[in-house]
Order: sequence, then structure tokens, then C-alpha cells
Amino acid sequence: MTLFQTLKSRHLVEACTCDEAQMEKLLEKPLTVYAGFDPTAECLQAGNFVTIMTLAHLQRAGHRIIALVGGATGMIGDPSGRATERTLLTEEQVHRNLEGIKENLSRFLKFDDPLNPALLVNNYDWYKDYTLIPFLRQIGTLFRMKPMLAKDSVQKRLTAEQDSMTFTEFTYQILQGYDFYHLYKTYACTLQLGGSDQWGNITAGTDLIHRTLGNHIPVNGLTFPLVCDANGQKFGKSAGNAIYLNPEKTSYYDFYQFFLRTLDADAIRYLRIFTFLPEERIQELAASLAAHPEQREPQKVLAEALTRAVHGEKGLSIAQKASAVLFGGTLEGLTAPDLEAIFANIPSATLPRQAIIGHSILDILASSGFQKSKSEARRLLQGGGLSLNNQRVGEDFPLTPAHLIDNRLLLLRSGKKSYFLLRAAD
RNA sequence: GGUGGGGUACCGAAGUGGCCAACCGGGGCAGACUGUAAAUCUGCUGUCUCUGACUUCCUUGGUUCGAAUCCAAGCCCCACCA
Repeated sequence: MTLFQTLKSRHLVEACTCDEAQMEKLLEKPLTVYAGFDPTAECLQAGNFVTIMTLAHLQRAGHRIIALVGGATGMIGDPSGRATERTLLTEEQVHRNLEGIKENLSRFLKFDDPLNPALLVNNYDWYKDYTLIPFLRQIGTLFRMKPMLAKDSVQKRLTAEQDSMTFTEFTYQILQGYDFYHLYKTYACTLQLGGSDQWGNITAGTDLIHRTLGNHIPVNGLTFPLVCDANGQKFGKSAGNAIYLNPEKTSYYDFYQFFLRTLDADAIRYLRIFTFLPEERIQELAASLAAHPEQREPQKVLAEALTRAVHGEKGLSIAQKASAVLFGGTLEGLTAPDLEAIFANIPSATLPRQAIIGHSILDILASSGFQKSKSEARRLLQGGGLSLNNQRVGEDFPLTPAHLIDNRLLLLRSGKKSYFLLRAAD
């Protein structure tokens, strides 16, 4: 199977700037390939996995990988797929984010491979010293208005009813296009990868290179589809919150659970996209899903593979242990340190002991910050959705020292999976 | 700049003097059923000292026994024209 066929079978191909047969042939020889990452957060998100996996496939096949972090473009904001303008990041934020992103990427891409190391570049490096006039003279002159205005991302914003596009955002495609030009000149990079929403930005680059250096220059773009779940929701969000790779932002447990909760209809496709499991194994899991859907074998394999890749054996083990405790039932035999470890990243609060003992559970729910207001707490309690130390609580009552695990912890839970740890301080 | 329309809870959207903490839909939160699935059904969704009280319907003043609803001024948004 050729690399291109592999990518196709893994749902990682949407479109390319040349025809597919040509692309298939191109990928047979080692190329230098790049894809961009927005440094909008201090770490990457599950939504970045598709890009990462595609790059990883290419690196495994012997291509040289460049991960471009958009230090400069991140300060501008990509208008693609957005109805409104992004909040601009500060310079310090972007620099902080770079470090985290490299760390995340290194879980999937080899940056220190002696034969074929991946590269990490930051486009801030080649834009930072530009001042306005040289930029306009040297780079601005390379672009033509008509194609820029014709871009889908621009048209959508210009015709949008509210909130029009700023010049700053409009300039984004110049930077993005010039990135490709720069990487071609510097690293002989000839292929750019991106999500299908990046089409306009990718062609801005290939067009630029063709126009300035000649149509014979073999630069191309390859896009992969944006991943949505069977309900049409964009992949990588859980209840509106992004799933981050950084355990401080998304706990091992939440990360693992996110994949474990994958819909049946998505599980097999996700295995193809997000893991390197061979097709035979995936077929087995598909059969397992069909025969015993309640076992959720594919989901378990998926969650395990990704948690291990991102968080290592240690993170996986914590996530699994936590899952067992949280879905197994009682907290029998668990000590406060156990709970602290399992719930390390779960929302928590510390209150003085005298603010807990003798106070009603209702007051505690609100005063700890677990529930937004006392009314909300009351509704939760009346609706039968509250558990204390994994035991359903039906009505209000005052707390006694007996409720404290190891004399210092309270485990509150709303519904089935929303936990909150309350510590008593002396 | 001119003319017209509009600002109601997380979003959309009713309500145009008392029956309004405000119909309805979406979303969200719980409950039942389940496989930590989907679908479905049920309840809740301003705050509190919670069978009642309090603060809300852009802002500020006013009319009135009583205003989200009427009046005035201001702020903001939209459409068409220039």
C-alpha cells in the first residue's frame, strides 16, 4: 500500500492541489512537508490530532517534517472558519505557548531522530524584524488583490451581516502564503498539510511560489477533512470545552474519558484516524463492536492508545484507576492521598474546618464554589442529583466529622460524572 | 448625514399597563431507562433567610395605586438611502 493509499484509508485526505495520482507519486519520494499550529493556548488540543497524525504518518514514511508554529500569525488571527474576529494574543503569551506545543508534538513526532529529525520553526522569527515599509515593498508587492478577495474565508466575512473583517485579519493570508514561500526557499519544503479549512491559506502559498518563482516549481497542498462526530459536532470538544494535551488543563482522567465516551458510530473511524493500529486489528475491533457493543472494546483501545501516547504509562494508569473508582461505586478503602492523586485535576476548594462542620450540605455546595449559587445547589439536591462521597444524598443535613474521609476530604458529585473535591483545613 | 426598525434571562423569540421572574424553542443541569452509547420520557433552568420575599426585561428620569409594557432624554445595534 502506498503512503497516499494509507492516508486515504485512514480518512486523512480531503483534497490536494494536484490530482490524486500525481500526489500519490510525489509521496513516494522523500519530501519536506510542513503544517502549521496556532499557538492560541499553552498546549495543543485534541483538535490538533488530525494534523499531528498525518505528519506522523509522513515522518514514518521517511518525509522530512516541519512543524510551523504560528508565532506571528497567531498574533494576527486566522479568519478561516470564523464568523467574528479572534482575540489577539500578546507577544508573551505566544512565546509561552510555543514551549508547550513543542513538548506536545514531541510525543508524536521525532525531533531528535538522528536520520530524519522533525523541525520546529516559528514564523515569528522571519517576521519580527520587518517594519511596515520594507514589508509592503518586499512582500506586499508579491500579492494580488483579486485572489485575496476571492478567498472563501474573506468572502464569508465580507458578506456576513454583522461585524466585518479588519485589515489585520485580511493580511493573514499574506503571512500564511509567505510562510510557504519562505520554507520553500529555506528548506526546499514542497508540500503543505492542513485541514480543509486551510485550503485558502495553502493555495495562497502555492500561488505565490508559482507566480514569483515559476509554475514549474513542484509545490503542493494536501488537506484532510475536519473531523466531526456522528452528531455533527466538531471533534475535540467536550461540553464546549476543548480537550487539551496538557494535564494541568485536562486531567488524565478527563482525557481518557473523552475518548472512552466516543460514540459507537465514530469509534472505528477514530481508530483509523488517531491510532496506528493495523487495519486487521481495526477490523477485529469493528467485529467486536458489532457483536458486543456494550463492551465498548474499540473505545477502550482508542482511549488507551491516545492516553498512553500523550501521558505515558503513568498517566494512563491514573486515568484507568480513577475510572475504575468513579464508575465502580464506593470509596471503600481509599485514603485521602489516593483520592488526592485520582482527583488531582478535578475542581476543588479548601475551606476552614469550622466552615464545614455543622454547616448544612446546601451551604457547603455554594460556599465551596461547586455550585454557582445556593439556589442552584438546592435544585441539584431536590432533583436528586447530588452525591456525597459517592452516596446519593436526598435532602439537606448538617455535616459532621464522620463525613470527612481521613478527617479532611469530602468528595462531592453532581450527576454521574461531575466531581468536586473539598478539603478541610485546620 | 437622512429615513425607518430594534435593544427581554446562555441563545433565539413571545409579551405592548395589573393574571409576569416573564409563553415557547434551542442549549444547559438533573432524574428514569441504558452499555460511562444513541434514542426516548420527566423535572429544573434570576437570587435569597424558599409554600414566601427580593432584584430583573439597554441606561437614567418621569406618568401611574401599579410599568418589560406609557412618556422624555441618552447609549448601542440593524436596514435602506447619501
